[in-house]
Amino acid sequence: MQNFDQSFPMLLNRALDAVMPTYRELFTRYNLTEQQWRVLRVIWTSKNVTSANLSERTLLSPPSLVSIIDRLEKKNLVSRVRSVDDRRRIYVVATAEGRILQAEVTPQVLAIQTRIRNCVSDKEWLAMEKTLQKITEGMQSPEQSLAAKA
Amino acid sequence: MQNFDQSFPMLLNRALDAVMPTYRELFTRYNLTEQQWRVLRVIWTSKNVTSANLSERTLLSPPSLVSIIDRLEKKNLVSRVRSVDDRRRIYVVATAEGRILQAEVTPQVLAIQTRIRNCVSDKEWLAMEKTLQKITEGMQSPEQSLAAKA
DNA sequence: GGTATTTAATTAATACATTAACTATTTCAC
DNA sequence: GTGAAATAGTTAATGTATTAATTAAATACC
Repeated sequence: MQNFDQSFPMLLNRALDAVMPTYRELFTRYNLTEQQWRVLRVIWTSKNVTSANLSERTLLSPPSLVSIIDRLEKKNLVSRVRSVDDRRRIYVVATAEGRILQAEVTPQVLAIQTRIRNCVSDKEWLAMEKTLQKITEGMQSPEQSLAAKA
Repeated sequence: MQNFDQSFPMLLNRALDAVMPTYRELFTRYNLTEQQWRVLRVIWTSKNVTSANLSERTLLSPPSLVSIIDRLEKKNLVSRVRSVDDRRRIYVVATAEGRILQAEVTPQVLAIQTRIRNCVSDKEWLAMEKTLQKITEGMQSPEQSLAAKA
């Protein structure tokens, strides 16, 4: 298995390179980055979202989130609200201005996702989800490589 | 299909987040980044590699490659050689020092790849490759979304 | 043979990624 | 209650990512 071009990271990165430009084209029209969108769509669809929550759900690291939220705050799309009961915690909440954007962008993002989904059958898609899941779990648990062949 | 968490980019990013730390742990031991490794392994296994070639084969953009190659050059792992017949072109070639690294790191990278591969069956793996390929191609060709269901 | 167009690599500007360290709270154990 | 340890968010330093613009060399065309 000497083939680096077919390695897991390269396979996934190639696939991402194929789809992300389509997303970016959309986001650019609304002066957003992909990461900014990820933050927005989480706070638009959940309540009481802290930075830690955002990190989990957007897959963005806490240090990255700082500057991303900074910029969203400058654009008046979100604002930081310090928690009263635990003053370490900070909630990131949507602004009214952000809500307008949500209504505009969301359907277009969904259209892209549908377009991607329609590249393959439901069966293929679910199999892929399952395979990725297996690998994710297999690599999470330390070292059990040769066992979990399934 | 309202589920952003199961969107294609998020699925792939989650999988990458699961596997990349294992790679990084290795690369860090040799004072390399993942991107630097990608460049190295291409020039170690091919001849007459230009920046443009590297961009294709590493999936790194030309602007990114500039600083990556700069750093590899500083570490004496590669050197730039301007082409004689086309003076715009620049070959990136491996140094002897780099070759030593190659022998050390390559087997360990292969071990990680094997570990990932062993998380799923051959059948699952091939199905995933095929599915990713379909999506990559489907999104490359502009707009033919609803047609290529397979 | 000189100008316009491409091409290969780079620079510039802004945004994010990663790791380690730091600050302000809070919690826990004694 | 108090000091140690944990937690939430941030800062710092270095290394990419992305887009647009630039430079230098090569090719095309008239």
